[in-house]
Amino acid sequence: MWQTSLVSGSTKHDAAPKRISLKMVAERVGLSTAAVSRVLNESPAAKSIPKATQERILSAARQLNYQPNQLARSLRRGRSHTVGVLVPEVSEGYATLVLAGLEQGLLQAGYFYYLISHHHRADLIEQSQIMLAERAVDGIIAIDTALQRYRPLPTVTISCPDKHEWVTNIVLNHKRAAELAIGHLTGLGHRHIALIKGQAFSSDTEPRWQAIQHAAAKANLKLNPELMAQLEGDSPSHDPGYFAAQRLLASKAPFTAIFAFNDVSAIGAIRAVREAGLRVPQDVSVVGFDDVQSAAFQNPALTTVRQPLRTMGILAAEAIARQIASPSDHPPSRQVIVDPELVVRDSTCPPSAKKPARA
Amino acid sequence: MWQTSLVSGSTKHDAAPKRISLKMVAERVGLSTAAVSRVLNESPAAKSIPKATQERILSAARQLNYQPNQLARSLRRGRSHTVGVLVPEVSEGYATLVLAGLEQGLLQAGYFYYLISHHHRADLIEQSQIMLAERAVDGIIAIDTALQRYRPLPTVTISCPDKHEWVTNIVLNHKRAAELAIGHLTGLGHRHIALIKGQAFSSDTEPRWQAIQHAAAKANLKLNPELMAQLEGDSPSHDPGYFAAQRLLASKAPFTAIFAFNDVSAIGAIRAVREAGLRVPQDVSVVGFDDVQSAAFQNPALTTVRQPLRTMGILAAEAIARQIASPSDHPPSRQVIVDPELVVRDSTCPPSAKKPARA
DNA sequence: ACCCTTTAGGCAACCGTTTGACCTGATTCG
DNA sequence: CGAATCAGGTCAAACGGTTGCCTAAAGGGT
Repeated sequence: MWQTSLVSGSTKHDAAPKRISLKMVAERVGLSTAAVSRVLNESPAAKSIPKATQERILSAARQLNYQPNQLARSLRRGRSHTVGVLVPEVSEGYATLVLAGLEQGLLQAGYFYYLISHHHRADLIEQSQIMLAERAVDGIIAIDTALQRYRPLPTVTISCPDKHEWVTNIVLNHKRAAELAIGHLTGLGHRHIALIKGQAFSSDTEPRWQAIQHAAAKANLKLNPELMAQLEGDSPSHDPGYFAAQRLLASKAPFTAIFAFNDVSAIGAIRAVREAGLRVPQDVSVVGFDDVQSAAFQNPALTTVRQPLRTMGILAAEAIARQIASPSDHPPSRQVIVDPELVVRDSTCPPSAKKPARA
Repeated sequence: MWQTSLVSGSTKHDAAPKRISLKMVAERVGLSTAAVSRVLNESPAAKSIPKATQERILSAARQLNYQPNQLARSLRRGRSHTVGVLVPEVSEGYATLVLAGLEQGLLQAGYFYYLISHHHRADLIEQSQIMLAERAVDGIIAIDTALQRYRPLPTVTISCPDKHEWVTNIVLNHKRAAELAIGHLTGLGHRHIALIKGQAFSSDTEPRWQAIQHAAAKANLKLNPELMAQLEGDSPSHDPGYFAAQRLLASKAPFTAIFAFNDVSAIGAIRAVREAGLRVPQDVSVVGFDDVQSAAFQNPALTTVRQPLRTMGILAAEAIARQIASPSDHPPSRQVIVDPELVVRDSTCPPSAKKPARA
């Protein structure tokens, strides 16, 4: 395989591996560090330096394999070209796709990022914000995070509905999302819809909930309080959805459909439904939320409300780059609203003629 | 969508948000920065400073909300307490769990990390290594990555089987893994086992493949070259597994089981099998690899060879911290071998009495 | 010949911390 | 009594770049 091609990569660690500094390059060409710096940075002040000299400098830098120390540069320039990314945790599902988009956008904009998971612990969030500030990040991107203190740092949030000044928030059109899901289910004929609500710490929980109530009212559907289960525990796994569905099944109220808070919990719920001897979708339809990577490959393939997660990540990256570039001329507070999309697959169908499922 | 507000004329720079520096604290208490620095760092040289003065300093720092500039500190100390993490991409499955472990371990060791996805592109890998070096990371952790050049930087790799000097490699016991899977399937009575091989760029592909051949020979099982499909394309999604299985089904050779390269491709394969009108596991058993978060929640729940991914991440973090702490006294090259574990769920069963499946 | 502009760079002050070396006055030891 | 030690700090040189200002010489116009 590739072992052949890599043989040349061997290094000798005997030679003192002193890093090459600007000064050494300057000495090599017999000029001042100032001149070298200007040339290497293609600073406008280098205009007056003849091409020949510039060549000498560049080739010396190349020969010595000079790599500028970005710490020093950041210190002097007051820009680190680094942002901090706060995320509840890195786990399958929501965060994965947003991060993929963020990464793409940040790379393009020339930023590195520190990734920090806070598991929704307020103390960790605050700690992280402080440490990021100490490390002189140029900005912060927070995903589903209840930020603790707003330093005068450019900030972009994703799915953090609390408005704050000087923060750009990227948020889903919850109203429309709820209407899509509720509309789909009622359109199929479902009247007994169970709901799995998000954990209290999740920023989307409350707005989503409001939107669902609104959409239900609009669809002339009344929600049965017994048909509501909330995700519990902070595990990012499928368990909370599984247990929530079990609680629903254990309640007395009959239902023919479940609208879950996200795909991960929907998948957990499907397992619980099936273990109760019911079929999905014939006995119970299930609608997820997010459209995570594996949603299409579930069995049955998951009907879900897609959030443009990857796009949201890219938008956030672009927004933070813009904010950093011109800290003053962005409006004090902004919402960027993105639209959901219903993806109908195989986990929903009209309710069966028989009487609704129950435990 | 991106309209900028015109009302932003009131750009108020009034509240000069000047960061507090050591010097300002020093001025506040009428001492030198040296004294303040030593006290705040609890340096041994601060021993000779009376408690009362120390208190004055500490309280001034607290009052001013002093936050040391880590850039400056790193520059001076030559330690950035940052490592670079190279990963093919952040996507559901393998990387997610390793990253979770890494994060936990690194946080504990007091390190921040830059996360970079390289999508297996050699140029991006090299670029990234250079940029990380420029940012003065203390070490590099590479996951399933073909590193391009080995700078004299502490390095830990996960699942990168090329041995290199001065690199600690954390790797699965592939031999045992293959034996577990092959043993399980042959134990159930399968003799016609199809294989889905990993992409060529994936570091685990080759060793895994060797191990499987070895295990097959040991189990007195001969592998049919027609029953081999390789994952194609660099998409981290389920598609490659899906298409690979389709190719298997299209071949003439009958089989009763599939051993997939990883869970994600196994899930894709299951869909293809099912679309071909066959049942899993009754007609075709499927064994995955990794035991990713959602494996247990597939339908059917996936039988798989578990890699202790989270643990591998933690081990890597500990190893890099150790290497950074004492660059000299670790062995030139080390392997840390972790053991797999077979997790039997519902996607495997004895082959049916009928003749083996074919397309 | 004089003045002005361009060319070609150098000087040194930063950025914010850390740290080895030093300094001063008081006390202790021999 | 002189030397050594100690308390309680200070000074300034790093770390590695960047950048505003300066200078000296050469060219160019009148």
